[in-house]
Amino acid sequence: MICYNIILMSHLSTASQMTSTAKVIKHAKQHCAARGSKLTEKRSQVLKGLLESKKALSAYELIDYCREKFDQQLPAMSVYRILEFLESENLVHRLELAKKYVACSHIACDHTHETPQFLICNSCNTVEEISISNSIIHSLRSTISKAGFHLASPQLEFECYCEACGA
Amino acid sequence: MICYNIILMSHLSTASQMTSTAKVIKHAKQHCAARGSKLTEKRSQVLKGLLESKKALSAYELIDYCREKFDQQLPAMSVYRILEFLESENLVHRLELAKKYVACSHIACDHTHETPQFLICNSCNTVEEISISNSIIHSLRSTISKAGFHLASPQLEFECYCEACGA
DNA sequence: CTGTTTATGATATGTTATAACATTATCCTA
DNA sequence: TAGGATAATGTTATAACATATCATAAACAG
Ligand SMILES: [Zn+2]
Ligand SMILES: [Zn+2]
Ligand SMILES: [Zn+2]
Ligand SMILES: [Zn+2]
Repeated sequence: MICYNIILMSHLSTASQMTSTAKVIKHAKQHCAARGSKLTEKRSQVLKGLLESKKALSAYELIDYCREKFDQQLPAMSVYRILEFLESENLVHRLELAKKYVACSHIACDHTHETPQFLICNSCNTVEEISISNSIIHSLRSTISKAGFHLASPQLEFECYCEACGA
Repeated sequence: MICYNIILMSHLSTASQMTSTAKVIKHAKQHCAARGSKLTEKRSQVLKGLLESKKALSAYELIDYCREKFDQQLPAMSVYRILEFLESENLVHRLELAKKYVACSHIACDHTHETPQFLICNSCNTVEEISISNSIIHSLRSTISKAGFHLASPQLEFECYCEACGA
């Protein structure tokens, strides 16, 4: 699900035995540093939770994850702030529909981030980050604009069922 | 916003001085009766709240409405049940994105209900019920199915801004 | 080392929603 | 019309997600 372009090409790295999560975290740290912000320990714990989960997680599920995995008792408030930070760094997306959070699939790529669209399984919260063709998006925009509205964000979310969960 | 086809044609009715809300309620009552259910007083109070609001309302906003308008103290539980009933009668739609409820725009028409799509203003919760062309929907479905997912419901919701609220 | 900024903590409360069980209203039939 | 079934509503508790506010700690620049 994650686009590993960069990671796979980075085997010259000194830490070739790192897990892919660790590599992404390292990449994200550099990304933040380049933007003048910091991926602190707690921020990277939350990000790890999202990276290692195949489904979207709520803030409270991330609290559980950090408690179980790192013996770290994070208050809800902190997790929300951390998620807000990660989103502002384009490392994480918030899913309005599911009220949950996912790591960006392109977190490790250099290519600029396309406007994301998400398919969210209603039953298991598995999320696929897809890219809808410009022509569909364009027709959609035009229909919407005829009604006197415009999209709040290019991010679209669709309530779906995944293959495993069926109908 | 409401499709008044039937209502406008019904001026032969004995109650020609009724407000349009009252006419819709009357129509809805007949609709329920025809389906063997009943639009009770409380159910129609909740429906009135949605009919008279230009924007989507939460269950708790409807509680306030009924208290202020009808001096009726409805418990949250009842309002949720009533909304569920109204939805099952196709009189009301639940907006997953906004976590709010709207009266169906076609509540007073006889033509069968098309699968609805909604434009929801992020800022003021104004809602427009639109109908997206089959060709767009079809391309969308095919994109989604290529990713191994399928839409949970034909109802789509888009986070927008309305004309008044701008960007 | 001191003041400022940034990150995090603590507590309270708001908002949406459901579970479980109790009570009341309505309606049918004997 | 009594009695029983079904439908509608009430009550209470609690879950899940989220924000407001004020306090403290860590990082860092001068
Ligand atoms: Zn992304
Ligand atoms: Zn699924
Ligand atoms: Zn409708
Ligand atoms: Zn608006």
